Amino acid sequence: MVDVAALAGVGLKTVSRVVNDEPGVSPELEARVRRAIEQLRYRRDANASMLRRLGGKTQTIGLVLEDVSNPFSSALHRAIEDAARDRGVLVFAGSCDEHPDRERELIGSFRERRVDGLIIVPASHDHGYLYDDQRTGTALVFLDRPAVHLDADSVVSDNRGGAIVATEHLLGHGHTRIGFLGDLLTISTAKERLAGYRQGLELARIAVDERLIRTDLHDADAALAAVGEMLSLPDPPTAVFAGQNLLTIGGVHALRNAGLQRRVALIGFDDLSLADMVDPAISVVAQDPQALGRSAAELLFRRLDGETGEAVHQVVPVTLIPRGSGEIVPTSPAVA
Amino acid sequence: MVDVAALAGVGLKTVSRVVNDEPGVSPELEARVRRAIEQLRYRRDANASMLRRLGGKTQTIGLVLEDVSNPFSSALHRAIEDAARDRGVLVFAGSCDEHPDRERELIGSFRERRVDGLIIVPASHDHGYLYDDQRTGTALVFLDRPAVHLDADSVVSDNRGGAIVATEHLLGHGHTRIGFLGDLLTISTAKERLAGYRQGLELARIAVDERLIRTDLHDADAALAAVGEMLSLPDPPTAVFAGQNLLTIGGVHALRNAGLQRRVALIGFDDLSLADMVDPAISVVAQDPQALGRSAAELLFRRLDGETGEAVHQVVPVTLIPRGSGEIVPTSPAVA
DNA sequence: CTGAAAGCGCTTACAG
DNA sequence: CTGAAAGCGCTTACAG
Repeated sequence: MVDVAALAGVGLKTVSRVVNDEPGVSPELEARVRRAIEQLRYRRDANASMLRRLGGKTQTIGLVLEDVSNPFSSALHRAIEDAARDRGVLVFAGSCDEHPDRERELIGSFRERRVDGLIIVPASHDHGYLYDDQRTGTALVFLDRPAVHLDADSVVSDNRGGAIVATEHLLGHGHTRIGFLGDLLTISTAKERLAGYRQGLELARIAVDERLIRTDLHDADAALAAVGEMLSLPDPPTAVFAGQNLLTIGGVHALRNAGLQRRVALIGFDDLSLADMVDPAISVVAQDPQALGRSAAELLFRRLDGETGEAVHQVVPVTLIPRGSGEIVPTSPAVA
Repeated sequence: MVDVAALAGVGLKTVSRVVNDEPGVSPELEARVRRAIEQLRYRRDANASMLRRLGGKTQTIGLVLEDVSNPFSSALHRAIEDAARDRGVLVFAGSCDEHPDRERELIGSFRERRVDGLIIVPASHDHGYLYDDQRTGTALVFLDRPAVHLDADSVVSDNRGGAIVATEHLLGHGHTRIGFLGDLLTISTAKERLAGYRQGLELARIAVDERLIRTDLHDADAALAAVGEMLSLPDPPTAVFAGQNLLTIGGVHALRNAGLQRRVALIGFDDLSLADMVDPAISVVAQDPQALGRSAAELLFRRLDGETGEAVHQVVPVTLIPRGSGEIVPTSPAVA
């Protein structure tokens, strides 16, 4: 910037004015400065610029995801990017693969770079460590899962409601023995979906059979094995509700292996690409990652704009999409 | 940092030494400084820190993708994130949706934040505007598509080779009328894949029928329509080679709509999740996004470590995965 | 082993 | 409308 000022034969402050589009620079000087900028290919250093501005914002936010490469996370990411772009804000993203340590590391790195806000799909189960950040003005929004031990905004899917709807849908088609496949119960969404499943059965006054509930399954293979075991019970399930993407895939595999994909009903939580091309097409409770991401970004920017009200907790609706697999009716054991 | 120094009763420089793990601080003073840091919850400002360091690195890189939410882009992203994490480097990511303007905007924002390097899946067709960045020390790697009008490292898939393999695979199963679905020809990968298709036919001395080549298709619907039209030709294709993910999906839809999914062969370029559960399972030429991303990051960091050799151009192999749809043999017109 | 002074690239608060 | 001085939070280059 000094070089530009020297070349243009003006003071430092005048260059600063031009670069920041501040008013009060004569057209003649402005032209000289712009010419010098062009000639020297000068680019203002945003980091230095923000250093001196009091309460300066870096115009960056940090995004903590489960895994930037999984379809749900990356859809959230895109929705947040779009909202951020409208504001000229750049986003740092990182994956923590359900490791609490990695969450803290990532946030530590974001903090060193002085991000203005954080949108967090949390892996840890105690967010008290963010209290200082919150107090000192970092905007915080929890996404997909609420904060624990911290009073902060959150945006989550209607996990329990969606699980109730899926369970009732299966019950409505005549199923009473419905297997449940759940992710790690340390993940709040998994817990909520299980609670919804139980609640759906209770509302219909169907006794819960604990042998049909398999939790802490974290990948497709675990789900495949779990369904295999359920199917060899003396009184096997006639339908399966898979509480998550990968578990749905494992469930479909298990049913196909057993040749039962047209006999045993299946509903998955969270949509899958190509779900409509599998035979039978896979019925799902679809989440709305665009809405989740957009809402989280909106809440974050509202906080950055000075909103100081109580923590907001938004719940985004989910939608049952019947495609075939969830509409299979139970076959009598004799026929099966 | 002044506050910490004051509380600990030491000089500024001593705090700086402790924070940066520099040697030569007595254990006693170090303990006092650490206590003060703890008490004041001090966090060093990485942006300010880097400002004074000469040739200071921000330990950030910028990643320009087609779309953070598409599976191919996000797999690249994850591979790059992992490599960056090993070095304590944070990544800014952004989507440009094939808009050259957006590519320049994004890179402009990254430049203002003084990223150390850029990994770019380019949307524009002239990268001369990056010459100054390159000269002033920004490391540059082009990913998935090479740079145009700029001599820079690149990592791309073996697009032409993969297309030849796919075409020869179909020829080997007796097909001579093979439809080609291609993305916008402004995208180099689309051009290469088309070239590979032509080359495969030529090697087998099969005349190319231009009516079987449809390019500039950018989404599933366009591919669906294109296949519909091909099928109503007097001499329709007995196989289809889809040059990209979404086009594969559109192609499958079109064949199913026509009830021909078991009659007309199909191979897609780039793998799809659930491809093995569709009936028939979808044969593909799979790319290796992990290897692409990892290699790009390695090249980038090698440049950042001072490597000044000629621009490197890596080609990552692709793999044909036969799953069923690509192994269908042509039915005689009479039977069809 | 320790710290006071100068400076990174910029903006603020001020005086003209 | 214009610019010289001071300062943002830190590190460098020095002197002790």
